[in-house]
Amino acid sequence: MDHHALLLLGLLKNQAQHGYQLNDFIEKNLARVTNLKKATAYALLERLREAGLVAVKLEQEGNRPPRKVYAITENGETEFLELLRTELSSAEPISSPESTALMFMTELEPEVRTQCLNTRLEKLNNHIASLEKIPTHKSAVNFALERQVVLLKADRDWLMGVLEKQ
Amino acid sequence: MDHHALLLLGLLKNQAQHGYQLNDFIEKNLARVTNLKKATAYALLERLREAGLVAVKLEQEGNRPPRKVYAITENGETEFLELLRTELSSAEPISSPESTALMFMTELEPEVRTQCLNTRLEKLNNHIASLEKIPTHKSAVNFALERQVVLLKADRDWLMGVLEKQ
DNA sequence: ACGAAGTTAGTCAAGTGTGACTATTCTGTA
DNA sequence: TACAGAATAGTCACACTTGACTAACTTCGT
Repeated sequence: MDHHALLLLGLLKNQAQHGYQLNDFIEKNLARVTNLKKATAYALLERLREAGLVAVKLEQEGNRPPRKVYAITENGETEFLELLRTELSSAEPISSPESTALMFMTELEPEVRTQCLNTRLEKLNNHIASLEKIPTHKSAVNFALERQVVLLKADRDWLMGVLEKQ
Repeated sequence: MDHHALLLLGLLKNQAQHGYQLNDFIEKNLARVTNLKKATAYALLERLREAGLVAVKLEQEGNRPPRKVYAITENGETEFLELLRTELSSAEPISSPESTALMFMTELEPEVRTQCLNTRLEKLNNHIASLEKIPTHKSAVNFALERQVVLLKADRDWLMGVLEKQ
């Protein structure tokens, strides 16, 4: 949850926004580096409000239904910096979902296994290609994207090694 | 959830076990490649039972309170293989928690940032060292461990690059 | 001028995950 | 032999996440 809070606080630190704007930005620009979903974001914004880290203002524009504009509070800024330092200093073991399957790989018959791994290889390559196509972003989002590419390539290279050795 | 189910089914496929055995094995041997927690495992075992993928038998040993022994069913074996093929073919974007912090790195003052990143670097190195110390396991768990090391090293090398460029 | 499709802005029920807790039995040692 | 601590075997309340849904308004093609 912490990294989700960090993301929302970070985005709000630059500029107060309403929920839709936030979610739209995340979906369109950050989908590759975060997995924060819309419903999760709304729920979390409410929790952040309860905790006094963001303030909500109702805003009416034209005939549209009123919407909630979220702004970071002073406590929110403090918390943001603290979270940022903590998360930036941390090093959690990298992802597990895929590792589980690898542990049982040998239970599949060789041809099936090879086929699965080749599918995986293809997907990895597609991911990498699509990330490298993204124009260099102005902001520090780059760091996250660059790291993604590095990790994906390492994963791919390792996978190719495994495939060769069979 | 799928990869958690895969793990439990995979372990039960080799041998019927009671909850404590499963959790003990996971904690002691697989903590580095999975994040499945005890309470989660028990909850999931119950769901798997409801779904008919595992069967439960009560077993009494000596004076001890009876314990539940879980065994994989035929449906469970089928599901295991299907899950295995699916997960082995998939390639999800790698972990996000850490990426979020990287996106906002530049909001910290340079010295603080450098210090955080150095802390992170140290932790990464410790992780790597502790993984490399593990004696080569007999089973395919190796694949998962090996991949972890590869990814952690890629992460570390990238981080060192970032630190140098500052 | 009007219906379809898209945009805006959410909500909600149901599924998942886990830290903290409980309770019994064994085991070594003083 | 008695008691502290470890091992055994879970349970539970709570928090988090999300797919599916709602509903008002706008725009655009015909």
